[in-house]
Amino acid sequence: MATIIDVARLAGVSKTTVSRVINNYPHISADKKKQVLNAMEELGFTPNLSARRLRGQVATTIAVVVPKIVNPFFSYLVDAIEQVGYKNGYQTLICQTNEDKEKELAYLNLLKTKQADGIIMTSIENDWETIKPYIEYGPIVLCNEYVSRVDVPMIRVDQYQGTYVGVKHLIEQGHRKIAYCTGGLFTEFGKDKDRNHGYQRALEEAGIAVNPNWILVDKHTIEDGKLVMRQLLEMKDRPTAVFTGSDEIASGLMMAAKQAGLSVPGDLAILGFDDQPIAEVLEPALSTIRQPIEQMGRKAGEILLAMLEQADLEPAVYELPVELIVRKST
Amino acid sequence: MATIIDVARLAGVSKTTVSRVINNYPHISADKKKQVLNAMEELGFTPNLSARRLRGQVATTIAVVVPKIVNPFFSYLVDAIEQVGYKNGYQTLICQTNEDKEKELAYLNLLKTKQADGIIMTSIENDWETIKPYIEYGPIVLCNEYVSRVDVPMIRVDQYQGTYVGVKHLIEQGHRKIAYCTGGLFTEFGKDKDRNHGYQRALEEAGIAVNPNWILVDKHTIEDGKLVMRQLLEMKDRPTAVFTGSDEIASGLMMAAKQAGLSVPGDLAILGFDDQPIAEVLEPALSTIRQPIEQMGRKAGEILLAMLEQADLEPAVYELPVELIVRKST
DNA sequence: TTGTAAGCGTTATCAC
DNA sequence: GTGATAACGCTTACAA
Repeated sequence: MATIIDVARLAGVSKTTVSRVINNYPHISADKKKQVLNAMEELGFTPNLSARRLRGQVATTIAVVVPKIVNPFFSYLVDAIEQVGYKNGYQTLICQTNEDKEKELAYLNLLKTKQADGIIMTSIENDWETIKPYIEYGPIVLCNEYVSRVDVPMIRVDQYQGTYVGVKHLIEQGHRKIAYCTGGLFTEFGKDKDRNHGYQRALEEAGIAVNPNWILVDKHTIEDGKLVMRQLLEMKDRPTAVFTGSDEIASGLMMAAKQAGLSVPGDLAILGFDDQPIAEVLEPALSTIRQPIEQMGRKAGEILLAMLEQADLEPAVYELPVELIVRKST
Repeated sequence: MATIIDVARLAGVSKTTVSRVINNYPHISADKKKQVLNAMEELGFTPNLSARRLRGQVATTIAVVVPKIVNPFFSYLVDAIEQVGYKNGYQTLICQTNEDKEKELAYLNLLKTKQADGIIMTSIENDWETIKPYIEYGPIVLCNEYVSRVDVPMIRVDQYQGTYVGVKHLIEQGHRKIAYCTGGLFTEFGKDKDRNHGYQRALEEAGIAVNPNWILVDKHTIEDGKLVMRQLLEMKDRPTAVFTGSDEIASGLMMAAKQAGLSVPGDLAILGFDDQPIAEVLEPALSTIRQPIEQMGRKAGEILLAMLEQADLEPAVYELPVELIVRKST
C-alpha cells in the first residue's frame, strides 16, 4: 500500500504538504496541490484510517446495536441509519447482541477503543447503570429502547399510546376478553412498562379487569405465535381478541388459529405491532400499530452525527407518532 | 483512556511485558503476569485496536457486502456470518450497496485501508475485472453471487438445478404456459445465467417454447410482484403458472392474484424462491425453492477466516444443495 | 524472563 | 506557503 511518504516523494514535497492536501488545508499553492493530487492518483493512494484514528480524532464509524438483524423491524432500522451515515461519510458497524449481555458489553467497548465513534442502541440488555459509564468514551443514542433517566438522547415512539389505541380499538369492536402477548416482559421498565400501562389503562376505562392468564410474555417469533395459539386453544375461558407485540407473533397466531378452524376475526381478532411487510400479505390482512421505523432510524442517525460534530448537544427525548392501521384481522 | 503505558506503570513493568501479557506470550513469570492482569483490571484497560492494526497484522474485522439488508435473504445471511465471526473474535461490518457501483467500490476500499481484513460479497455490482484487483489487499469470498473465473472462493447453490427442478415441478402439475419472473436480468452472467438455463432447459425437455412476453426481469419487492400480476392480467394469452426469483415477488403476485379474483393455484400456480418465513404464512402457503442460507453464510465465514489464518488457501467452489418445498400454491 | 528502542502512517506544533 | 519533528498506542527485533 502506498503511504503518504510515497506520495510525498513522488510529488517532490514533504509529507506535511500531502497531509494538508488530504485535509483540504486552505493555504497551499495551486501547483503543489496539483502535483500531490496527481501523485495520489498515480499511486492509488488511500489514507490509512487506523493511522488517522490513532493520531487524531477522525470520526468515521458508527455502531448500531440490535438484538437480531433478521427481525425486520431492526433490519429496517439499520437500513435507515446506514443511509444517513453513508450520506455523511460514515460507515455503519452492525452489532448483533442476540440478547446476550456479554456481547452487548463487548460492543460497547468499540467506543472505548475508538473503533466506533458513536453508538446507536436499539435494544438494551444490561442495566442502564452498567451502560451509562460508556458515554464517557463517545456519544450513545437510544433508538426504540429507552430508560427513565435522560442521560442520552432517546428516539422513541409513544408505546403507551400505541398500545392504548390498539386495545381500545379491540374494545370498540365489542371485545371484552382481550389477551396481551408481548415480546418483552410484563414489567415496569422502559418500553414494556409503557405498553403494559396502555393495555391496562384501556381495559380499565372500559371497566374490564386484567386476566393474568391472558398475559403472555417473552414471545418473539412466528413459531412463538403458533405456540401461543396452542396455549389459548387449551384454555376453558378463551379470549376473543389478542393484542400482540409484533406482526411476527401475530402471523404465527393467525396461522395456528386458521389451522385450528377458527375464523379471524370472527372467532379471534388479532392485532399486530410494527406494520411490517408481512402484515399486508396475511389473509386476512393484519390490523396493526405502525411504527415510523424509517423516521426513527433517520432521526437517531442525525442526532448521533450532530453529537459527533458538537459534543455538547443537550440530550433530549424525541417522540414519534404511532398509527393504528385497521385491516381485516380485527 | 488507559494505555499500555499506564498499565505498565501501575504494574511496575515495561510496556513490552504488558504487550506480551495481552498477546499471551509463553515465557512470562506468573507473578508479573498477575500484576499486569490486576493493573489492566483496575484501569479498565482495553487495547486500542487502531494502534494494533497500524503496527502489526491483527485481523479482527470482516466486511459483508449486501445489496439490501432489509431483504430477509441477506439479513439471514449476514446473521449466519456474524455468528461465525463473533465466535472467532471478529467484528462484522455490514456494507449495504443499495445496488450502487460507487458504494460497492467505497466498501472494497475498506480492504485497502485495512479497516476490514477480509470481505464477503453476497452481491456484485461492478464488473469482476474492476473488483479483482482488490484481492491484492486481502481475501475476498463470494457467497451467493459468483463469476466464471475462480480467482476467489465461491459459495453458491446450484441455481440451475433449483430453477430446473422448480419449473419441472410446474410442468408436472400440468402447466405448459409458465412465466419466469426474476430479480436479475435474462442475461448470460453469473446467477442469472444459471437460472435462465434451468428455466429454458426444463421447458425444452417438455417441448415447450419460451414465450418472451412471459419473461419479466428486474423484479424484487412485494410491490413489484403486484405490478407484475397486473401486467399478466392484461395479457390476452396468460400464463397458468409463474416461477419467481424470490418469495417476496411471489407474495406480491399472490396478493394481486387473489384480489383479482383468481384462485391460487387453480387459476395461477405460483412458485417462490428462498423459502423465507413469509412463504409459510401466505394463504395458500407458498411452494418454493429453499436455499440453505444459514449453511451458506456459515461456510463463507469459515472460509474467509481460514484464509485470514493461512493466506495461501487455494480458491475453490463450494456448491450447496437446493430443495424444492411443495406447499399449496402449485 | 525482561527491557530498550524503532517504527507502523498520520496529523499538530512549531519553526522558517 | 512549506517543512522538520514529535507524538498517537502498540508490537517486535535486538539486547541484556
